[in-house]
Amino acid sequence: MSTLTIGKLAKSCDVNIDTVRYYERMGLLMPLDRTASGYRVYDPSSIKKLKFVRRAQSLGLTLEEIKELLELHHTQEADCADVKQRVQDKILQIQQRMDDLQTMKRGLEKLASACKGKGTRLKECSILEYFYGEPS
Amino acid sequence: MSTLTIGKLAKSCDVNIDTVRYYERMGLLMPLDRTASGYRVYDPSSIKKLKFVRRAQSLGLTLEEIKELLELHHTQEADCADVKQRVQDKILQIQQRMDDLQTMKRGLEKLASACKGKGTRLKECSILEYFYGEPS
DNA sequence: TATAATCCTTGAGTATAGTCTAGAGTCAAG
DNA sequence: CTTGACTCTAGACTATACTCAAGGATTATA
Repeated sequence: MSTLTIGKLAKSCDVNIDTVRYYERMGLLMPLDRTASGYRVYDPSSIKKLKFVRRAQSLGLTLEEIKELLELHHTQEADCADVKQRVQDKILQIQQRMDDLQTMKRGLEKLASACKGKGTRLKECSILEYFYGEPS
Repeated sequence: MSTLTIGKLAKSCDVNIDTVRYYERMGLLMPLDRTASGYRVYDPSSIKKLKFVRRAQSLGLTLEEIKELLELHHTQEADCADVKQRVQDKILQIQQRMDDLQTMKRGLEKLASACKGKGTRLKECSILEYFYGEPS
């Protein structure tokens, strides 16, 4: 199986090389191994993981939360029920975020439909009126 | 119409008073006025705005992005078409976030359904396998 | 009318998430 | 076998988003 240097990994995910080292310090992305001279060695699954980290960050998750997500896995049957519980908690959190985004999107859609284009005269309004209901 | 001091505003939104002043410095939440002695005066709509800021932050938006959202409004008909365009751009961004969250949620749901509870023996797996497809 | 609570400003300190630099070692191509 | 690209560590620096402290003024309450 092929391996990667830190530079190749960073480049393939369009991430700063120091950021990869930083994630390692934070416990998110450990290299598979080190060469005799101390170079980090990664396997291709690190690309998947690194991309996951970036994607999750863009969704507003902190590195701490992402670390928790990545640690949700089972290595033995003993903690399977426990993993399931934590996964379900995460699902609820994510659903909550989606609901909030949906509310915000609806507010924006109402704002957009109030924009009739050039020539329309509207009283001052903003997303807030549409987000929270009655215009103030 | 009733007004609020900064302390009341902060408390009603469960936000640190210094955070409210910080948002003002960042141009997000300006007081309606100042008293003769320099105290900030807010009207009740500031509560709405401040809560919106916190909610948007929890969705991963930066203060800069939130500021842009709050500035999406029309005061004159002249820029109505322009506002509409920017609102529609924001809607697309939000939809993208929702789609990513949906993908993540589905990954977690598959992970949860692989957890049969105590007594199940599974090979090592994590959200990554479910998030990106084929288990590695 | 004390005195406690609240407000003001300025400026420093903290946490998170990087990003960059310096100085030195390692690896790959010509 | 050198030269350039790459890697290492340690530590300093940056941006964002707060949070706190100091020192002083103002306002509300017992």
